[in-house]
Amino acid sequence: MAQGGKQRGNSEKRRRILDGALRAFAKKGFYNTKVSEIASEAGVADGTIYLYFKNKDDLLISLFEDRMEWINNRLEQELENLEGGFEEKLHGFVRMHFLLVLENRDLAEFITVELRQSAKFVKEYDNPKFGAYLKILQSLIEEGQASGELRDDLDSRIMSRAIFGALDEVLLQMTLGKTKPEDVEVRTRMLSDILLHGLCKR
Amino acid sequence: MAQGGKQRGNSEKRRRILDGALRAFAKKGFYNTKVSEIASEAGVADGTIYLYFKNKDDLLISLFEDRMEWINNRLEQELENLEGGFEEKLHGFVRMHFLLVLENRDLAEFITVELRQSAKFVKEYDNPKFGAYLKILQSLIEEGQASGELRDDLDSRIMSRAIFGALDEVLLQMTLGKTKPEDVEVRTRMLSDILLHGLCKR
Amino acid sequence: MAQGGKQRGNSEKRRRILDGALRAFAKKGFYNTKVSEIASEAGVADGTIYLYFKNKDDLLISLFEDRMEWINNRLEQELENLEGGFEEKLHGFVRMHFLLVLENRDLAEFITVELRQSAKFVKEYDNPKFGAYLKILQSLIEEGQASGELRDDLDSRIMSRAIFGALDEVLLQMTLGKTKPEDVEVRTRMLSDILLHGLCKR
Amino acid sequence: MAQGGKQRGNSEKRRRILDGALRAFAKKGFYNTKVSEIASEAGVADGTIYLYFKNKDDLLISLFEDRMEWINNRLEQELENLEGGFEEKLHGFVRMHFLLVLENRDLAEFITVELRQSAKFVKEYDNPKFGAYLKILQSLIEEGQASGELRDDLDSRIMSRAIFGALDEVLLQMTLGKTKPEDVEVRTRMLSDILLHGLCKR
DNA sequence: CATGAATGAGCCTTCATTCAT
DNA sequence: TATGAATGAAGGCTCATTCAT
Repeated sequence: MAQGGKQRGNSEKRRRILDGALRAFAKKGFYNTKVSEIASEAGVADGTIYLYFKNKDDLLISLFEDRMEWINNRLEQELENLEGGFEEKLHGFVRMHFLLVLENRDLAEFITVELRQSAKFVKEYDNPKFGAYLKILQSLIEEGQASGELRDDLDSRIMSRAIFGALDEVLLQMTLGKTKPEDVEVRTRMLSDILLHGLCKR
Repeated sequence: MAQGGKQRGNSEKRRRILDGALRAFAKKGFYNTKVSEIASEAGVADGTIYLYFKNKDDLLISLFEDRMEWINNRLEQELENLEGGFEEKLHGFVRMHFLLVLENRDLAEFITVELRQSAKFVKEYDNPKFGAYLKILQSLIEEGQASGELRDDLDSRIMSRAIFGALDEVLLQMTLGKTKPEDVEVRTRMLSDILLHGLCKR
Repeated sequence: MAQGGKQRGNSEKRRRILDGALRAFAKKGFYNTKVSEIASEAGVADGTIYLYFKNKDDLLISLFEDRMEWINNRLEQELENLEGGFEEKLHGFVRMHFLLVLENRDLAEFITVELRQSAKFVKEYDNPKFGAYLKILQSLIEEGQASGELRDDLDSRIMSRAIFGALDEVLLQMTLGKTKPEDVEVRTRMLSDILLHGLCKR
Repeated sequence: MAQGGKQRGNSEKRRRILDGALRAFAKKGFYNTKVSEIASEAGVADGTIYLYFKNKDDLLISLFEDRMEWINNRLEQELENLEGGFEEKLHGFVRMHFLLVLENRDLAEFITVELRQSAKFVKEYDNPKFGAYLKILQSLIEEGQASGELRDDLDSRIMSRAIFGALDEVLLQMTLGKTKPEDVEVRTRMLSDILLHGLCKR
């Protein structure tokens, strides 16, 4: 599932369709995007889409899987390269989240806007790849707790969602406005800072 | 705007329609809900909806306005009654947010799921009532900064969004699962705690 | 029939509705005119129309009857007052047709545009008042034939229609463009002239 | 314009739709004909119509263009083959008008009934092909005037409309009743006769 | 594999008509 | 009589999906 029709691991055309869909969904949202628009964006015929995806829903889900997997991979890889303790790791995580997603503005729009909507109303899809994202964050927190850097009176499952929510909402704001590169740094610092030390003066 | 058709004093039917729409949207999402379903949910004829709202989009927007206004009013009112400094106020804010929205499960679904989608794709609607919500949060932060309780190296506009994002995401999780009353308290404490003092041990 | 609901020979309101309908139909045509537009044009409530007319079709038909009867009466009355032979009478007829209808521009639009459409598709209505109009013309021709002024190798039924057709089409042209009073005289002379003596030089 | 959607070389389906529309409009009139009826009359799916025409209005206009162009072509072609002076030409014109249109009874209904209605209320359409028809008639008259056969105190623009009006109205009568072939000849003779020489005895 | 014309189910919206006041 | 809010049947149009080429 989430890989309808034939699937040939990855053809050039399948990729073109996913890319086209991302552009189209980012511009007008899932429900306002016609399959024919995706097709023309991808430079293929309408019918071709159905050779690679079972239907429009499946295309959406596949796109999620694809992009979330890419994000997760990049995130984990960066995280491994990160020296230092929890503070550095969280800071790096926030920064990567922003950079990765903003690297492709359409991806930002897509993630911030479609994730929730779709998660709930597209079939019974439970979005495993987003689950994996949360797991990464959760593991990070649990590591911090294990190493004694973090308070252990916090439920890592809830915390990971809260952090994602904060990141995502700030990202949405950045997406809608026009974010300059330095803004990313400012927001990264600000967010990782309050996540680590809170709003209060110490 | 956000008030199509006539409206008369007979606001009773208008209310029934808004209530029906909330139930329907919560159940299936805006785009999967038929106008006729809203009508039957509201106990009116299809055509009646168009006496009170210009079209389906207008109904969605009106519903936002209506509910956000209700939330904002309740929130401000509670905030005034709150004794104590910033810590107490933020705690109260988080608690109220959760309670108000969970008081009506449909409202929770609606807010967490439709807010973003709609904000971007329904006409040029810029969602002033959500803006007002953020203003309340922002003012709260600025008060804290003025009173010296809060760090003033933080941009209140960004912080308010981060906080909303965190609340909203955790709320989504609560909505999807089955939250017991005590869970609300746990999460309230947890969230206001890390927002105030961060994840790190002090 | 053609006088639905109650009918009280003629109430002030019935008249207002017919007048409003004429204005509305002239402006947008029967099928593009909403009953509510007629009502507001007439200054009555929507429902009031149904106290005087069975339905929208009946209103159209009644309007025809009313206006054609008015035209017929005026026409016959003028014709009686006309001195001279057939030539004068036909000339007078043409002139009256133009003047009467152009006296009220809306009436002109209504007659030229709705007459045919409606005659055929509104119920089985066979438009007796238009039949009466043709009868007047036909009688005129037959008188001329009887008095020996007119050729009697012509079928008066067909001729009456041909004459009406010519008048009506020229009227349509006048209606669409902006006709000055002197244009009416010019066209009257031209039309009665060729009807009497033909296009050829003698 | 007047050519919505795509159109491809597959003009066969486009033709089927136009034919179906003609039948349907003739039977019930434009406003009483459902798009789905046209589709079934044409033997295509409802949606197919929108591949060839922008909407129902565009279909009507396109049908006009198509049929009037056909009439105009046939008319001009016949006119060229006609020997003799103005009398013969006008006679031929009248005859052709009747024959062409009656050749297809539906076309007769369509032309006589929908032409005016539509001309005025369907968008801003100014019906160029009907203008071309009038031009043919007008040129015919002007030729007659140039050759000295016709009186030159007549405005050819007005005359062409009057003639069309007469023809059209008589045609309407023929359409509604049952015309036998010999009737066409009788009416042709009668009409061209009075147009040429008038109603009066000479 | 690829195409894109064709399909037809489905939905939003309109508006003639009704009826409680 | 008069009103106008309410009704709900009806229809134009869209668009995801199919399938013959």
